[in-house]
Amino acid sequence: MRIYSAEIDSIGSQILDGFARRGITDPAAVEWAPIPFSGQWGLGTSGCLKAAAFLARNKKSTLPVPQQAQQLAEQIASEITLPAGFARIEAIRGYLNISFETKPYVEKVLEAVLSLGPDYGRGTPKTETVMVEHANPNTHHSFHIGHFRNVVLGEALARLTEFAGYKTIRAAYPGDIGLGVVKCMWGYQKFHAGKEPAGAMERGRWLGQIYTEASTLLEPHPDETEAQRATREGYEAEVRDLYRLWDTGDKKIRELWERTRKWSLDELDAVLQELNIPIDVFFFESQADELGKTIVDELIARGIAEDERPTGGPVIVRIDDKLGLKKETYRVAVILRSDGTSLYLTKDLALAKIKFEQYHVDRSVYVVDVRQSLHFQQAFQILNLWGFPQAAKCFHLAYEIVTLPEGTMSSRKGNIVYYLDVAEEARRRISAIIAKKNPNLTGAEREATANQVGLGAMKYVMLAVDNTKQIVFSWDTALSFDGQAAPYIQYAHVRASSILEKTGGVPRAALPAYYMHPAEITLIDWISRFPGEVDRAAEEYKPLYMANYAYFLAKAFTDFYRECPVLNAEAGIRDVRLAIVAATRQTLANSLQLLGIAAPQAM
RNA sequence: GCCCCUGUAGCUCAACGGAUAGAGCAUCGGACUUCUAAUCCGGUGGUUGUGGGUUCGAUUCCCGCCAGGGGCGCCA
Repeated sequence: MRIYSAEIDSIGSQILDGFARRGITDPAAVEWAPIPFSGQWGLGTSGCLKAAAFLARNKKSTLPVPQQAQQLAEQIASEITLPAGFARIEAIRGYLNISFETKPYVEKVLEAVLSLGPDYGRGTPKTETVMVEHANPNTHHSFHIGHFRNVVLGEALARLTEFAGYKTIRAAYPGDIGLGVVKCMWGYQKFHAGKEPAGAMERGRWLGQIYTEASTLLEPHPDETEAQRATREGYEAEVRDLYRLWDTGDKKIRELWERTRKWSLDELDAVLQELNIPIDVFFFESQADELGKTIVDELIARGIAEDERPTGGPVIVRIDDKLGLKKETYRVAVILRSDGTSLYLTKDLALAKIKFEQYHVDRSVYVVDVRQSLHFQQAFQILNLWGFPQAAKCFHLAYEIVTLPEGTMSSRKGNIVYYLDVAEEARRRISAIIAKKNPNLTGAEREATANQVGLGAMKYVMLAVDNTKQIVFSWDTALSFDGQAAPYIQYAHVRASSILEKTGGVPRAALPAYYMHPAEITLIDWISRFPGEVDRAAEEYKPLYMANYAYFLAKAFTDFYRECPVLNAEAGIRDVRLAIVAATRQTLANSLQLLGIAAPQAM
């Protein structure tokens, strides 16, 4: 996919031959990186520095390493036969830099982008299947800004692995049962039975508020009176009864559960649809329950798990012991309660088995917040002990949580920033900006654009910081529209589209010989890096790389846009620049697509 | 006690072990008769928490320490 990859490989092996003739066996491969100075046109390698270090280590050179590297680089440069398309090879400060011939290189890059279009950057098909599990909010809670980070990150990752060539399955795993769910049902039944607001979003939100209300009533207060305590304990007993009824499959309670559960799932559907995030398969805790229990029996039978139920304990796995670790690392995992009911871990083991055996997943990625790190480490280690080779390719993409300036959000406490509120505010603010900047856009057109830009900005905020970093929510940072933000990238796409609209198509003429502006060279350089960035982001599960790339590409285009007139350029140059604009527009569109951010035509 | 993450400009963050650590925000000063100024140009701003180590080369890898956050047998 990389331009000139065969030629670059050939130069690389010539360099290695040069090393071999001098008895240098390290480095064993040549790695190329962009030369970090604008105006330079090509790639550089630090291989000679490594080679010189090798000579020094083996007492085959007495020169200081940088000096030896420079000498070696000069010698090897003189020995290389450059393939067609390369202008020169030179030794600079111990680095070996190769430069492309401008004309054929530019033609190759532009031709690749324009002929492949939406497929520019797509990786060769891989044999492995990746499953990305995300979208795992609990039901009976409303979708908040933390869940937003989860699904935005998960979807961007899925798009990246899919585009990089992996068969990709998007999975959702909402928590549909547990104490929190039962509390909410209790609150509904006791205080709001029979009520039901219209509209999926409104109903989901309302249900979330009932959960908060119920939690508050069930929360002990330090200064509560005797009467208050009695009331609360009465409530607690009712909740326990309700859970027991659910567990025994009580028809009425199951019906209530199904109905309220659906409200939350409808809300989730509505949100995912608005965000353009498709899900291939929904897993539910309830469906993994039974299989989980048989797995526990199997793990006991195979001596991996220990059954402490005879002495009143649970079923456990002493992971550190089984792995022969002296320091406590993975600790003891409880995989079944003493009363025989299943736990989160029980179900995740079952789910992993389903993923491996029914969906033939080779790489299983879990996009779940960082607080569950130990849970996943334990799960993966148990899968490993159990004998699943896929355990080595299970990956917990642990992202840090979204907090408020005053601390953690909590459904229980009700200090939640809801996705819907932020999205509406984003659309409102963007709509006002459009009214000012582009009065030509009106009605449905303005609404659609406000939606694309508003949601795009929100998504970019989540994608442009590393998953290991906390995001402190504030309205101003969450709705940042200036500088390194989605609207900047979208704006570059709009500018490029606008130029193309004013012409009758993009000519694919041969490149005339003209002095290219540094802004043109830098821009084409960024365009050419796209396939490599796709690959890197997918392999390392880092949507951040693509978010950064998209910004730098947009920035390079903005520089070009300022420095290089297109429509008013003289005929030959105009055609080339139109092709550059078209290639940029396409690459920006592809980048935004991978981030799940819309690329508007006007704004 | 043990495990994980974070610490880079006033603030929020980037930076495949490489060449001169970059952006945005904020701040100060400029640019719209121009392919849309949601933009651009310039200035200010750094002992990369700290002390060692490995390396030709460390923000990046290893060890210690400091500070903050998260987690640790029957919640999810």
